[in-house]
Amino acid sequence: MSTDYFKIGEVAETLKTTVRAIRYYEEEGLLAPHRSDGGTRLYSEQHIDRLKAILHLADNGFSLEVIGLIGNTRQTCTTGDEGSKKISGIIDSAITDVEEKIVDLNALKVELNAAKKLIKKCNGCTNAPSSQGCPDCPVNKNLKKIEVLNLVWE
Amino acid sequence: MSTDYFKIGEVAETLKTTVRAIRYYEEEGLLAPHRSDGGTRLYSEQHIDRLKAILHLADNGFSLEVIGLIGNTRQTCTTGDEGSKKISGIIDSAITDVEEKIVDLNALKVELNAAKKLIKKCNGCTNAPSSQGCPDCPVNKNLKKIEVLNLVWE
DNA sequence: AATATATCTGCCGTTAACGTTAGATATTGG
DNA sequence: CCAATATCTAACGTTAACGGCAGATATATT
Repeated sequence: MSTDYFKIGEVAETLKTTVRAIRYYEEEGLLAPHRSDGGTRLYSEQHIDRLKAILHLADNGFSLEVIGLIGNTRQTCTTGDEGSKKISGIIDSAITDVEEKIVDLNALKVELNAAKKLIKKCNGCTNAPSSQGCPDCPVNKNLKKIEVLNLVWE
Repeated sequence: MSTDYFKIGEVAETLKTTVRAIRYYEEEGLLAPHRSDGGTRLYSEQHIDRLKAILHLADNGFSLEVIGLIGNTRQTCTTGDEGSKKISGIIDSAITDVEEKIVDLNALKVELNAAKKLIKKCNGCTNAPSSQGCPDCPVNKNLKKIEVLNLVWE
């Protein structure tokens, strides 16, 4: 149990974020470091772990508002029982959220790979890039099947 | 092959987006519908399919700038060959991007589920929600193991 | 033809998540 | 103790992705 504290600059560097971002999370009530007598922010290991979790969630598309909900609900409750029930609900919806994103991204991945394969077949084709320039183009034949082709192609 | 056209209001409704958003995508060069003599935007099935793809990507965290790259690179090329090579690279990086997101989200899901299980054990606990209020708390014992607990807990 | 809707083009407003700058204080190395 | 950095607060600036409104047309309905 070290009583070592870190200043905001070090923290930002090791977590690959910026000083401003960390201060902003504090402004938004997500993080409350200690302060030196002079007012300099001092972060313990636990603060840093909390910040890691914040960054992890933010990187995955969670808004700071939702992260605040996840992070601050328990403190606002009186008993552990009440707190754990509320927080369970919030975590459940976060899990649902993540699962939906995963499903969607997997579908997208499949699509992109399919698009890639088809486009590969066009390497060597010297026709102009237009539906009419290449009537037998394998891409053109799959526009209805692979949604993203409608974007990639014309 | 229907020559049916749809107006922006219908399109917005069926694709569950807004008129303003669709117009914005056009402003950004992602979509170019036909126009009536009076200037009203007219969308074919193909336009709608393209818009679907745009929305799908945007929903999954792609910026309109990147979507524009994916959607407009091929047109700027002279031969199909050149175009397909360029677009292949762009799609590859999109796939990489998606895969990274999936990995990260899966890790997050595992974490959230672990957190959920531990917190469940606290149902029935009547201690105040603090590390010191419940020294034998299973959550407190796993703070180092499950990152997100540092956020959820205090 | 008259009316009711829908769409059009600007153009300014908004929100989240910071970036940037300024001027004042704190902390640190010599 | 003094100079060089780092941090502080406060405030305004920025970017993406639209929202909203006004005043003018277009389209659809009766």
